[in-house]
Amino acid sequence: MAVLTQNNRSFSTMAAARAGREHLVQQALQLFKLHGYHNTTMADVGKAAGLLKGSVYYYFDGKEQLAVEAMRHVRASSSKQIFSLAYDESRSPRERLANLTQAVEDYFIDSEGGCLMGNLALETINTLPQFAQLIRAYFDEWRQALVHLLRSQYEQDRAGQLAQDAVARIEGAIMIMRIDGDPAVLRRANRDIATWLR
Amino acid sequence: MAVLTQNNRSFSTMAAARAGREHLVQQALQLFKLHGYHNTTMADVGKAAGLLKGSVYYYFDGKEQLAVEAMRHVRASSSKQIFSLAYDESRSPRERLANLTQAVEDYFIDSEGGCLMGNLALETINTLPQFAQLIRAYFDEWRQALVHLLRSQYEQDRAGQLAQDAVARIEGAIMIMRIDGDPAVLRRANRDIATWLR
Amino acid sequence: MAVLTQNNRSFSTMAAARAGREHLVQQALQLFKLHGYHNTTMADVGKAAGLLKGSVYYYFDGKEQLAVEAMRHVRASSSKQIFSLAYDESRSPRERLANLTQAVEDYFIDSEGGCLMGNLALETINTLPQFAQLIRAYFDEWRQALVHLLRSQYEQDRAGQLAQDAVARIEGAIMIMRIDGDPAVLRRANRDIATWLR
Amino acid sequence: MAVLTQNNRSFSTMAAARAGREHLVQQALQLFKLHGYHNTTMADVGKAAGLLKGSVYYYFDGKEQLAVEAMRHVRASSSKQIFSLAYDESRSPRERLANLTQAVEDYFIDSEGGCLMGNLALETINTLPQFAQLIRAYFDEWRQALVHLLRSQYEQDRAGQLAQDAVARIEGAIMIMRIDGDPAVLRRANRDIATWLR
DNA sequence: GATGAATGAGACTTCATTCAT
DNA sequence: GATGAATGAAGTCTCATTCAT
Repeated sequence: MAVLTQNNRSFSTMAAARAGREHLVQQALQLFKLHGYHNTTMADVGKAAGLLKGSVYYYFDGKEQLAVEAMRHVRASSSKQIFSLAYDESRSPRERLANLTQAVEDYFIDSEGGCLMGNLALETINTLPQFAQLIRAYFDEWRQALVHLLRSQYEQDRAGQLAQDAVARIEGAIMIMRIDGDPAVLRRANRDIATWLR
Repeated sequence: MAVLTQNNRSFSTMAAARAGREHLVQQALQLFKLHGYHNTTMADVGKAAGLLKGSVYYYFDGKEQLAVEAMRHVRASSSKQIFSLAYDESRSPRERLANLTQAVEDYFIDSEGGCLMGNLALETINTLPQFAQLIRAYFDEWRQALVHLLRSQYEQDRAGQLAQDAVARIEGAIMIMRIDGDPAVLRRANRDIATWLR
Repeated sequence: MAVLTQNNRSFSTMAAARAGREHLVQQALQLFKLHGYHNTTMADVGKAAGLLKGSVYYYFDGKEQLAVEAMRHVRASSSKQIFSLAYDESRSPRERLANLTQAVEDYFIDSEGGCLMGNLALETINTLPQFAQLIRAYFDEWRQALVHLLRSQYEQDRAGQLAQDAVARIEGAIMIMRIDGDPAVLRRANRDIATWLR
Repeated sequence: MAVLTQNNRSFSTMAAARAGREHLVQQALQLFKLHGYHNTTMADVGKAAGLLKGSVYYYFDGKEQLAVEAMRHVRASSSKQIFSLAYDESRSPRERLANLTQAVEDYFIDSEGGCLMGNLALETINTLPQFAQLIRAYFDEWRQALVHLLRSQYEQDRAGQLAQDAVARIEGAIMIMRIDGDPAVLRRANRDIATWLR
């Protein structure tokens, strides 16, 4: 009945497995974001996904891999939902920048725990260099999306600086927002950035 | 030889004791900043100070207290070296702002590990609420120093917003600086902020 | 082969699990009784059960819980093997009292380490009040069993006093027996008590 | 001025030292009785005597010696205040027994923590055999005092049994008194024993 | 006499990981 | 797929003890 693949697992099984895996990644993502990498246990992740600690190892080699996949997940969804808006050639750069900043705002204002990438960056950059490249790639992609837009009005170097500044401002705003519990800083940052294109 | 004080401890002993405690706080500060709170062990702190792990407990009740004292240390030294510059009434607000941003830049550019307060904020704000008030107090003091200056030119509300934005920009810049290893973002942020007073 | 239950655990697995837990409780009981609460380590308990110290925490939240379960075990087995004899309505109160005292004697004479409840009482009553209620409940149940019998011949108050005295005598006798290594005191105490009903 | 002894310490110094030592023994006695041997720290003892932990080692070789001296102190004061009453040849045995039981009652009813010897017996008899002989000697002396009185009316063996039973009853009563917080059991035990001589 | 400082063993506990079932 | 069981390393913390001053 079920079509078997070369791995001797049926499609439906694979789908379930993929769902289980994906679910775990999402729970891990939330937990790492909220409680940090070192303060999140495999048991926490399993429990959040309705599994026991040992079961997590069916899907993942270990905690590091789980974090890596959580970061990949964040990057993929950010690419798709946010950064891609920079390349929507049907709209003006200014419009696209407005959309992008709005998307950033929506994404982070409701994100309990702030920005996974920023959090993990500060927590692990000196001790888990394996994570650094993923973190850098994420911020690079974000920056490049902004550069792509800012180039319509600024020369390359300046566009690069502004993009970098924009990312920094937003990450800083997210930090302050978490500390103060007030999203106004983040809103102002995005509003400002949106004005950088006339 | 040793001059005895009313506490029956010689100056040299007191100095040594204070030095031992103070030394530990400084080592802990560095380690928490570089490796994070959960990824720094009491043994690490002891070793960095030339002691065994058990000896750290002679000076501190536990790891939390050590972190609290590290945060207090950061606050005290920032107050004295940085925030106080905002209240040097012998200079113009603009000059003072320039001094303050320069001090911030000097302080953080050479600070391996970035900003202890920011790092601990992101790592612990959802799990160690005891730390939150110290973190908030630190950023408040920073903000107030900036407000004090910006009030010379802006109305209260706007000054408050700008101060908040300045802090956020700098913290964000520190994060990006750590990730990219390039202090330019932090320099630009400070330069920008310095222009907010004419 | 293994019959699965609704909990998706085979009988043999369940039995093993229960056995593991139960085994630990019994080892802990012996060790607490012999060496005291504070002088028994989790490593001791684990080793006695053929496990490593960390494994004990798979079954129990901590040392206190282990002690609580050991006390519950003692209470349950005493209820079943000893105190219940007081309520065997097929025999005369006098016969039942004889049976009960005999059971007490058998139980404690071969019990290396004496009476867990009495030992823990003296060791922890001023420092671990969590244990006190379990200890009191144990002695209450014992006393009530005796009251139930003594009421056949004594009025309520006197029965209560005698029951209390009986328990005290036996606990005192167990103490002296441990110190002197001679079970005669305990035998005499039980013999005396058995004569309280004609 | 101060007369020096061969130890190069003046009499007044020796007196102070002896006072310091004695004070420590008394504090240790209280703490061991209340909290048990393993649950009393050298720091606790020092603090109770107004000293720091390290200073206790000026007077004692270690914790065991402190316990030994506490036990010796209990024995000495019991000998003098209680057991000696059995040998007051100016009174009848019956009177002496009454006095002795009354002294026992007074001694233990106000003694927070019960009986040091009984407590230490149950806590350490299987793990610190060094203590056992002191504990046995204490109970032996008590028993012998009783035997001395009971011999006026009972033959040697019976007197020995009764003495043993009396000690056991009182120790059991002290235990129950601590658990229940009601001194009535101890009072009844002593009253009963006092009737053993006509 | 007394203290501050340090030690090191060992306690309780957590946790990532493994593995048979 | 998932679990229960077990591990062992490591982490926080305690404490008896030592010793220079």
